[in-house]
Amino acid sequence: MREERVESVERALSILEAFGSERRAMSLARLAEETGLPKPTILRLSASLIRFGHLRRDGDGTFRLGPSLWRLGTLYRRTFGMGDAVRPVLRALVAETGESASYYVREGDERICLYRELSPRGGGQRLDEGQRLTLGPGASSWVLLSWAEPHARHGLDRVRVSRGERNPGLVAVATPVLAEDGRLLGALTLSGPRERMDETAQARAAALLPEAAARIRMG
Amino acid sequence: MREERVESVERALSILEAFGSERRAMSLARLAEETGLPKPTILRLSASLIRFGHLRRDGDGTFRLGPSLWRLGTLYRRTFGMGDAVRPVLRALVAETGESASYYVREGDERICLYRELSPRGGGQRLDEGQRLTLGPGASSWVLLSWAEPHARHGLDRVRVSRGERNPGLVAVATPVLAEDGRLLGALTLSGPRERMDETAQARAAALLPEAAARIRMG
DNA sequence: CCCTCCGTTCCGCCTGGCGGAATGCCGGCC
DNA sequence: GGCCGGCATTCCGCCAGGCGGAACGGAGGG
Repeated sequence: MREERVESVERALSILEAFGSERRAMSLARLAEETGLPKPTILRLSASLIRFGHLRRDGDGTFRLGPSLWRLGTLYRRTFGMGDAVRPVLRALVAETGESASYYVREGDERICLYRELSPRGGGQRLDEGQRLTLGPGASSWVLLSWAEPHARHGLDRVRVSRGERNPGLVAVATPVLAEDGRLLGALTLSGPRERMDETAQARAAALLPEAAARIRMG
Repeated sequence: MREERVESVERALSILEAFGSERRAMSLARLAEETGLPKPTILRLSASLIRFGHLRRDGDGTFRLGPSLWRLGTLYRRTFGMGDAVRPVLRALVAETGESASYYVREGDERICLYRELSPRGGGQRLDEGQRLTLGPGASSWVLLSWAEPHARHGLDRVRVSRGERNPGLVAVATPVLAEDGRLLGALTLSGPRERMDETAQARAAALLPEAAARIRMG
């Protein structure tokens, strides 16, 4: 059984992968450099990506990611079925604690930030919606790993605190968001700088998060 | 000069296009039906899409859109360089008027909602971030069309009101968001049901929007 | 127990996709 | 003003990548 894949498709997708926060627009030559693909190949592949809106090309030849990615990306987020439930809850958490609030889901061995509301005070982690992080150290990683199995939760704390586990200057507090049937939907997290997230603030967050998670819950 | 494209890539992208609000998960047979592609072809193409995270496949064989779309989609949104400027302004508008606030950008002959904050009162248009709409009737379409050219703005009203132009039951009020150099960045919009958006509410929105747009403005 | 539909694999076929070379253009430098 | 370097684009011969019909096995429903 040979491994089925389509090389041309993967080449096209590798063009999209070349873009990043520091590489939002690229020339043909730059793309060739980043992907290792010959320019004629990039021109052909990108013509199809452009036609489907996954890339755009400016008048001067510069390539950028296209609007179909945003449309499909938000459609992906909607597959989680959270509707409009999450953002108001995140906002209320920010209002009550003054720290940033996020909602993460697990994807394989990563976690993805689907929603984030920033603290007006700043000073938090430079993280935005769309970013993916490893399931390594951190409160929300712990939640997404530990609460994954409905039948293996005996004795688990409902709230997890991490003090500089992943990012030395930050404290994060997280709790699971569960469906009516007990399935884990995601992790609700509050985070802020250590100086602000003292033990009192941590206790406050730990008190607020479970009921906030319950407000997000849906069948 | 024959038109350069890569058919395999377009076939793969047509698989992604098959998904929609009403089609968030599909079986192989269903995908074959939707795309017209033979199942062996879909299996090969989807193997590559899955490998790059654009699709996922559940244990029971069901296909869903994958996390790379969310990551690339939010990266696309970040290419507009709005940073964290928009959402707090939308939220303040919602708080002050009780109606939903949105930020649109233009893409070719469409407009795209990049940010949206919903009114807690509900009753507005069923529209979410990610949705694209034609540049047809409507206040924000008018703004995105009329304010496009920096050198053709003499005498333009800074605020546009549309009463049921696009959606009979809704009123929308929009204003342009301009960069320091006068380039049009997007359209800032408030909208709500006609019953709530009477002339007083419209005048209130018309007063608030330009200064809100100025707060979003960046160099 | 049988039938239908689904998912998967196989394999011969052929054209889709490739990339090096050539060309034209543009901007920068002398 | 001319030259040079680098970029983008086009061409075209080559070949292997991609295709899809057929067959098979499994599962679920009647």
